[in-house]
Amino acid sequence: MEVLENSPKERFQVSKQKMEKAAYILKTVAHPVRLAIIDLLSQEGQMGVNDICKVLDCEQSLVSHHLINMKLRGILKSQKDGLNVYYELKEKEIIKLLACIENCDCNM
Amino acid sequence: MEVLENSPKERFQVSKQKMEKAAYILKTVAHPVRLAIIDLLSQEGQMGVNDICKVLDCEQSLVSHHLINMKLRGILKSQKDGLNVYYELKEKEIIKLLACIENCDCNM
DNA sequence: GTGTTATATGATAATATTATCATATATTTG
DNA sequence: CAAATATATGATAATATTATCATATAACAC
Repeated sequence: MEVLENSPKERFQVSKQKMEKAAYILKTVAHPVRLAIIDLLSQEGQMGVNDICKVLDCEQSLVSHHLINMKLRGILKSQKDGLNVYYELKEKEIIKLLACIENCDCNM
Repeated sequence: MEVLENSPKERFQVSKQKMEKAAYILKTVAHPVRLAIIDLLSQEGQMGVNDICKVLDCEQSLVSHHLINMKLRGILKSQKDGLNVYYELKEKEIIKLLACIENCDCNM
């Protein structure tokens, strides 16, 4: 009972799911602090939470929430070393978004 | 009184502004219906509101809100012809986001 | 004009995201 | 063990986004 070609409805569902996944990823990163974190990690490779806080001039707790959420959603990964937790990009593709958006010329 | 090199603080501000702009654009499109609209328009070029509603199986009013918002934020443009309003991508770069995200392999 | 269709608008409700704060946990140092 | 440091957690408040509904507007057909 193999289906070789999808019906319009099936195709629609596939596309719908694809859009939901894409939106999910985009929502995860669509925040200035999160983008700054991504940008930072793409340059530095790995950073401890406190260093990120200092560079971004942003509260520890808030940064931690952002980091954990992005990790949960598969954008970051982390590694513990003593007192410190080092975060880095898990999904390196994501930095292309930033490059991609630089070329956009929307109203703000 | 020209400043040839920016101070760290200035650079920080510049990057902050850049991240805010990028987040603004990403937020504008980070929604399954909006992505579907963008995807559709990238294929069809131009479409009337009702046709978009039908294809996406989505309420007229909701679609209209999304379209107007995306237009306001510089992603779409529109053109009126009689009763119909045809929308199309203003910012074609934006479709690269979708391609970019297809390669990401995050948890969902 | 009346009726019909396409789109927009605006209020409100429902929901999700983000920030803040106080505190918990875990690790290291002495 | 007590103190200090780094990070996480969880509750809550503040804010933003999204959906829904009822209705307005505008253009066309008759």
